Amino acid sequence: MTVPEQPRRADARRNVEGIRRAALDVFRTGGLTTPLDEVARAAGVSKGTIYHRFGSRRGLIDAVVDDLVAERIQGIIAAVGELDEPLARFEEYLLRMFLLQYDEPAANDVLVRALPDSEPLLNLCEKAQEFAFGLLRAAQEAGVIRPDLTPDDVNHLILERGAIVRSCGCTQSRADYQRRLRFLLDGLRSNPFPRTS
Amino acid sequence: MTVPEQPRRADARRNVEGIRRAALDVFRTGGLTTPLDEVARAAGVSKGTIYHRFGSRRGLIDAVVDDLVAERIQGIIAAVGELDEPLARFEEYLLRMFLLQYDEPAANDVLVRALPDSEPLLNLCEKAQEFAFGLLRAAQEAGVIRPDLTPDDVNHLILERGAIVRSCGCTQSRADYQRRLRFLLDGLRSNPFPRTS
DNA sequence: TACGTTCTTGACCATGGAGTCAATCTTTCT
DNA sequence: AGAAAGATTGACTCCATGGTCAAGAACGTA
Repeated sequence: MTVPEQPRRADARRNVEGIRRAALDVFRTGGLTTPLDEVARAAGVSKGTIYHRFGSRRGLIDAVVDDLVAERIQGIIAAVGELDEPLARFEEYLLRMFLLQYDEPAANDVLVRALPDSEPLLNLCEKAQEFAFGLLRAAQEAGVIRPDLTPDDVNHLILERGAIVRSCGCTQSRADYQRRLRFLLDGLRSNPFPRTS
Repeated sequence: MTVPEQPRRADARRNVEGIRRAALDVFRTGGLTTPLDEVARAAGVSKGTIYHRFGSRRGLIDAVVDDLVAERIQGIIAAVGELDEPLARFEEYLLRMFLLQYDEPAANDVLVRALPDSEPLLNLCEKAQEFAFGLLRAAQEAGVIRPDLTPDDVNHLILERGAIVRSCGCTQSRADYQRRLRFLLDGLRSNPFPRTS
């Protein structure tokens, strides 16, 4: 009952849609931990209705997370798939992930798992994770990424970035944020490999 | 009256000392934002007494921050002062700062300024900051640190580290944490400069 | 020892957010 | 239209934290 299937009455169906839309909007700008009262206000509905329709915060998240994040992450995977060079593939993946974290607090919350675990969420994360591990191995086999970087380290990089964006996100411009990402990425390359800058 | 000078009665003096000691202990392990109730419990007094004696959380922080952090930071500055090479000086400073942030949540809170500003605190931060800027310039003039790294970037590195430690500190061992710092520091070096690893 | 002064206490207020539910309103079916 | 099932409401509870204050306890001095 987390995702309500066809409520019987017209007003209920209307509200479910309105709440979904409002949640999309509010979560998009404020992250998935935004107070539900705000979602309720944005939807023109009382908080109780949300709990009635979606059961809990997590139910609501499950109902919108796909629209919110899935296609962004799949977009990243697709974009990286276009590239050929192992180094470019690995770096592009991380760069785009980091930028996604900056751009969408909600996506960040998903990646950081700072919320009640839900199935579609976990699937998404694991899929992205496996993809990243593949990129890492390829880049290391090509000798362009330092061999002492582990898959676990890559996960940590994402988590750390999440923490950073949460607390220092608003204090730096996107341009500065992106420029600083270069420092980080350069530190992951193999020793003698030349840099972009 | 933030730092009570000689309360008149013996029990008051005793309590001030007890509270200071308890705060030192509690803040040390939990950071400067730990609920004052905990400090009160540790000191065996009631919360009201703390407010009475120190006026506010900030008053209490002012009264202990020196013992808590000052000598650690001064120790870092001193240790770095022993070194000769510009690269080693700059990297040692950052490394020690980052480790201090890991080891002492309270020190981290100070560096991140995640609390009511207080005078001794600000002095300390600015002193360390100026010192760091000097190290950066020297290292850049020697050509060992990338020239596009700005003083502002260095500040950000500290702030970001603070956010990381706050939220992912407990999920990684100190050894892993330190190993990963290497990635970061390597990314700050000048292009053709060889790495340690 | 007794009294005035200084201290301490813990119950109290306020804030802000999660989550619940009985009462009330709305839809829909006949 | 009327009634039953379904839906909404908003006031309520609960929890955690920061901070206050009147009343009573402890000190120390005469």
